[in-house]
Amino acid sequence: MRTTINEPLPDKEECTSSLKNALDALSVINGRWKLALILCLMQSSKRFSEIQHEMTGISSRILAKELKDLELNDFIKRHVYPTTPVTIIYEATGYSRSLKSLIGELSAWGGQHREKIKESIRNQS
Amino acid sequence: MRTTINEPLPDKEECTSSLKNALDALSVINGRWKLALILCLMQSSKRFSEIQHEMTGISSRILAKELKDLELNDFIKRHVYPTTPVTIIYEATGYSRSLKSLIGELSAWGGQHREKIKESIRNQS
DNA sequence: GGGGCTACTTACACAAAGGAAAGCGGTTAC
DNA sequence: GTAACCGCTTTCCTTTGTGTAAGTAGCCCC
Repeated sequence: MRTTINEPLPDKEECTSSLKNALDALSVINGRWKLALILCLMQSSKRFSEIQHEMTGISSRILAKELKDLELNDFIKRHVYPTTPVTIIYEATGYSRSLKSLIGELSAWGGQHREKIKESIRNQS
Repeated sequence: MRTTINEPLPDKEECTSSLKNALDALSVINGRWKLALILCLMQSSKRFSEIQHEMTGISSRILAKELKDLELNDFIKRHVYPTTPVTIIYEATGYSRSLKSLIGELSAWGGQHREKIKESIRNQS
């Protein structure tokens, strides 16, 4: 129930700092659109209206905000070309590829979890 | 800007299903307390009031809700011992250990990201 | 000069997440 | 009997995230 007060827990400090990092990571990729946007732009660079068209359901307000957010975190870069009218292209940076293994883990775990939950619902009924 | 319509994107379908799984995983571990609770109970099984004491800041309403959630997802088990008064112990299940590598990835990425952002703020100023 | 396009911004609204405080049913301690 | 503890639940409120609709600045076309 409780380890004694004096015996430090196995790796409590390491654990809380690792928790802090994990929560930071979550806060960066969290939200309905962020991962989708990153993946979308990793497939190819696109303009605002093209992204809006591909991500059916996102409003321009949210898209603008999310793009700003992603740019701040260095996942994407905003290029302005002085054509008339001006062309603005959003491009995934190399840094967005640093998410690859994280997304891989998330996806692998998420996939097996869905299976597990489906299984346990079947067994329950 | 846009790949031609007929040439299918590198792995678009795989990508959207992987996105779906990743979002599922996020929805399960998402929230201010879930990961902390899992890690807390992985260190040792505990009673409601002990958890509440260890996680300073969580309200009983939220704690009860989160514990229910985690139990539904099979991360923890609720044991009732018929002592007087009844003792209730929450214990991390083996399944919660399946999160280990995911938490590891999150934490590793989060740690390096914080460094990177700090760096880029320094360079900017 | 009216309408349309692009890349947004602004104002408003709503729903979900989370927190504060009180209560509750059962028990033990005094 | 009354006070306290445990494991919650209930009520109310604030904050955060997201959505809808409209507007705007700059340019083009006719």
